[in-house]
Amino acid sequence: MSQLPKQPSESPVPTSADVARLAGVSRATVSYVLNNNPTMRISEPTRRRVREAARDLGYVPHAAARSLRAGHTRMVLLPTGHLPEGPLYRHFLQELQAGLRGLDYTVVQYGSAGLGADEAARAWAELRPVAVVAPAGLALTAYGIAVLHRSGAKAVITLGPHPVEGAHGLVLDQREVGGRAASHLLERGHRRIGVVMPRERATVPFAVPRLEGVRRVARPAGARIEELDLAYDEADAAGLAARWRALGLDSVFAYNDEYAMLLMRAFQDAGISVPAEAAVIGADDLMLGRLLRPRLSTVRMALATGQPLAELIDRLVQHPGGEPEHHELLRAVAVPRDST
Amino acid sequence: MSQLPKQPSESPVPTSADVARLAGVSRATVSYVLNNNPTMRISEPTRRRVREAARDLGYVPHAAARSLRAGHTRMVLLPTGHLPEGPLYRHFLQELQAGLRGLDYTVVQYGSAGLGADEAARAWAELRPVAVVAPAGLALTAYGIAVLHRSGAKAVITLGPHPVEGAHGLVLDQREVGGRAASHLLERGHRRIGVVMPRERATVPFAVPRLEGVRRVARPAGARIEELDLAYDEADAAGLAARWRALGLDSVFAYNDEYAMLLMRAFQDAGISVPAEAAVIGADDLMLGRLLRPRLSTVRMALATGQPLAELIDRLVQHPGGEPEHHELLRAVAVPRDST
DNA sequence: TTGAAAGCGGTACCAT
DNA sequence: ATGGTACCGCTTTCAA
Repeated sequence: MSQLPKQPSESPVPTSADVARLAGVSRATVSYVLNNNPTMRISEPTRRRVREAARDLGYVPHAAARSLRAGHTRMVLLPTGHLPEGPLYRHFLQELQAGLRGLDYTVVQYGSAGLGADEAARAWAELRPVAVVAPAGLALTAYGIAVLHRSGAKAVITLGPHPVEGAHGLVLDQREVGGRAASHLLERGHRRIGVVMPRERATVPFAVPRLEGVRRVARPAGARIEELDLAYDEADAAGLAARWRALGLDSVFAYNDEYAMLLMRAFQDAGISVPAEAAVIGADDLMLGRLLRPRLSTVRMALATGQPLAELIDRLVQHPGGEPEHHELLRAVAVPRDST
Repeated sequence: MSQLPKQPSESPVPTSADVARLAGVSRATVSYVLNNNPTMRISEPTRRRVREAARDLGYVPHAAARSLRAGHTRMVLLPTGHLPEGPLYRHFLQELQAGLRGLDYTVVQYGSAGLGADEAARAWAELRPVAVVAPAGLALTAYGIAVLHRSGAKAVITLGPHPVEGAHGLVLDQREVGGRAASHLLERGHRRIGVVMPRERATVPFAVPRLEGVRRVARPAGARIEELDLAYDEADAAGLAARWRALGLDSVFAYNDEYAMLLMRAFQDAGISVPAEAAVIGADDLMLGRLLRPRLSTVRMALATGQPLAELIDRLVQHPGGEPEHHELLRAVAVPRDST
C-alpha cells in the first residue's frame, strides 16, 4: 500500500472531483454512491470503482461544504467554560453525547471561557449548530438566545441549577440537595444548622441554591440557619473549628464530601466530637466518606440517564417553536451514616 | 397556520447579501467592512451603514462558508473519549484552550467515545482541522495520521504517556511518577515493594507506565516488586489487607491518593500499622492526603503551562513537515509525609 | 444509469 | 471608493 504523505505541506486535499476522475464517472455519481442515495440506481461495478477510488485517494468528504449545500448542520454545540467537574456530571455528559451520536448528531464542545455573553453567543452562532446546550455559568442572555435562533438553531437549551427565560431547560435543581441534607439533620433532632459556603468562586452556582434548599426546609421547622464561609484549606477549617463552640450550632451541612472531610478533620483536631457536638453531612457520596471515622453521612445524587435526554433534544429539534420545556434531572437522597 | 409571535421556525437566516441589500451596497463591500480589510478603503458613512444593517439583522457570518472559500480553517480539534479527569489535567486543558484562542484558533472538543480508530480519524478529518491534539486512549494509528494529513491537518499531536510513531507528541511520562515513588521508598529503606494495579480499565494507560517506572528504579537497587490487583471498593481492599502479611512486603505504591486512602483504611481496620508494617505512598497530592492520619506521603505532579504549548502548536502549524517533536510535560516530585 | 449545471455563503481579484 | 463575479466542495434537480 502506498501511504505516507511525504509532502504533507503541499499535497492537495482530494475532493470528490478527484474521486470522480479516478473512477471515470461524474461528481454526481460519486455523491450518489458514497451517500448510498437510494433514489438513484447505480450499477454495482460503478459503485465498486467509486469506492475503490475514494479509498485509494484517502478521500474524506468536506463537512463544511456539505452543510453549506444542505442549508443546515446536525451539530449539537456544548459550550464549556471550565470543564465539568465530578464523575457524576462527566458520566452524564458522556451518555448524552453517545445518545446524540446514536441519533446521528455531531456533538462538539466549544471552549468559551473568558468570552463575554454576546461575544460567545455570536461565536457559537457562526458554527450554525442545530442545537445548543449551554451549561450553567456560561452567559446566555435574551440577546444570545435570539442570535442563536436567528442563525438557525432549532433548540436552545440550558443545563444548570435553574432555567433561563426563553430557552428550554435541563434543570439540576441543587435546592433538592440542600433540602435532603436539612431534612436529615432535622430528623436527627438538630435545630441549629450551619451551612458551609465555599469561598471558591466556581462553587457559587451550586452553593447558593443548596443553601436556599436548606432554608426552605428548615424555616417551617423553626430551625436556625447560619452561613459559614470556608476556604478549601486546612488553616481556614481550623479557624472555623476554633470558633465552633461560640457559634452555638449543633450541626453543619458542609456543601459536599470534600469540605465535610476537611471540616471533620478540623473538628477532631480541635477536640470537638462528631457527631455529638457537631453533626456533619456532606454531599456527593464519594468513596472517601465511607473510609472516614466516623463514616460520613452524605447526600447521594443521581442524574437522569443521557439517552432519553438525547431523544428529547432530537424532538425539540424536529418540532421547534413550542413553549419552553423544563425537565428536572437531579435526584437526591440522604445517606445516613455515623457522622450525624 | 398557527403563527407564534416569535415565528422562529421560518425566519430565514440573514446572509451577507441581506446586509448588502439593506445597506444599499454590494456583498463585496459588506465583506470588506465587516472584516476590516485594510487593502480596501471604504468611506466612513458606508462603513456605518453596513455595520448598522448587520446589527439590525442580527447578522452572523457563516463559518463553514468562510472556511470553504478560504481553503483552510483555524480549528484545533481536541478529541475526547472519556472526558478528562483530575483538576490538574483539567486546568492544563483550560490553559491550552485559552492560549490557542489567544492565537486566534477555534478550539473544539469532539466526543469520540465508542468510535473505532479509523472511523474516528475520518470523522475528525471531515471537519478539516488545522491541528489535532489526540489524548491517550484514543486510537491514533498510522492510517489515521495519514488521513488527517491528507485532509489538510498541518499538525497531528498526541497527548499521553508515550508518543505515537509519525506524530508529534506532548508526553506525560507516567514512569516518572512511579520512579519518584520507588526512589522515596528505597530511601526510607524499603526493599519489598507492592505496586497497586487498579482493576478499573480506564487507569491502565497510567498504571502500566507507573509500574514500569517503579521497576526501572527498583531493579538496580535489588528491590523486589510485586503487582497487587485492587478494585476501588472496600471489600477488595479488605481482602488485600488480609493477605498482606503473607505477601511479605514492607511497602506499597498505591497508584494514587485515592487507592492509597482506601488501602490505608483497610490496613488500619485489619490492625496493620502504617508505616511500620506497611509504608504507603500515593500520587496526586490531593488535599485529602493531608487530612489522613498518618498524613499520606504522595507524589506531586505538575504539568507544563498551556500557553507555551499553544505557541508550540502554532509553530508546528505554521512550519509543518519537520521531524516529529516530543515534549515532556510532566514533572513529578515525592512529598514525604507520615505514611512512609 | 449517468452527467451537466445551479447554487449554498462568503472572499478576493479585477474593473469601473 | 465600490461593484461584478468567479470560485471553494458538495448535493440535487433536470436532461439525456
